[in-house]
Amino acid sequence: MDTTWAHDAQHRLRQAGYRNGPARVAVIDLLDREQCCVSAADVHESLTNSVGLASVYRVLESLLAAGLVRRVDVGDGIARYEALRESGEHHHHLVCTECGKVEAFDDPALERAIRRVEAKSGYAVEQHDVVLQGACDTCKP
Amino acid sequence: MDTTWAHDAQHRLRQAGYRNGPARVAVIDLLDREQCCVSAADVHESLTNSVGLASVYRVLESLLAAGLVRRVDVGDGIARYEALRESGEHHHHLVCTECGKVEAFDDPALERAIRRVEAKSGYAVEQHDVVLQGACDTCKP
DNA sequence: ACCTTGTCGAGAATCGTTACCATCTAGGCA
DNA sequence: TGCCTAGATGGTAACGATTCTCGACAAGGT
Repeated sequence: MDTTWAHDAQHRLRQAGYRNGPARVAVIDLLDREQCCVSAADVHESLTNSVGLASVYRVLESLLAAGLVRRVDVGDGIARYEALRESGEHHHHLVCTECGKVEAFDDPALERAIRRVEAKSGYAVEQHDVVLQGACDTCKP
Repeated sequence: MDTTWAHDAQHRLRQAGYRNGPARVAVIDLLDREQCCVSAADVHESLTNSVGLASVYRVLESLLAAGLVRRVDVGDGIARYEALRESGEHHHHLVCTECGKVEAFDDPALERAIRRVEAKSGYAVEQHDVVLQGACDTCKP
């Protein structure tokens, strides 16, 4: 349930008609190593001189289309991505309005409440996001 | 609690040292008439030839700083804004991944669950957002 | 090994948003 | 009322994130 995500992602993309070039492998490996969300610029910076920025966006887009990755937008105009692992568990984000730090949290009761809303909504909900914004512990006055 | 928001907003901004020019009044009036979130482009389009795009952004920013308006980001890279009314009630958003439609919903149980998470978080949470994404009733296969 | 077709990366283009600047005006004051 | 000045206005340029373009390249089936 750790390094298997990278293999699984490559496999699923190949089945979807994609090939596995070096850029795709590098981006998938990096995402597998990360535990929380990273921006396209983060990925590009981590892979400097080996993967072009355009390729980073391309790979992220194909992973998104295949449902292997989740796009998280915390309101600062930068899209972040994180691996969507088999286990089904996922977390949400706390954003500090002062220093911009992004932290993860999860809460089973919150998930249950959201699932009830989804059922009532009439939508075929594929994804949900919760973002809490405020001053973090160290930035509080 | 309906058209009073516009008056209240103008009053609060004047107290904060702002003046009431025609652009500010026009944008505030428009936001008061809307019940859900609108983008800066929406506002500018509705006020064509009367308010410049730069002024729309400026007014929205001052309203945001004064806590009179809420910024909503549903993940399509476009910031939307909606009036933050006295009543304190607020809603969240359902986004159709097919047609891009944005709908509002509210759910007291969800609010309670979120408030419990906020209390546990250690953050001084000022705002929270929930976005559900999926195919809407008419876009479902 | 060959050939087709998807992939690669660099730079150009696009889009939403913000900064700049010259002009105009709200609103306090005489 | 008319003057005056700090703030407001709106067109345009600048900016950063993302997407498009395109010629060169290589994966992988044959």
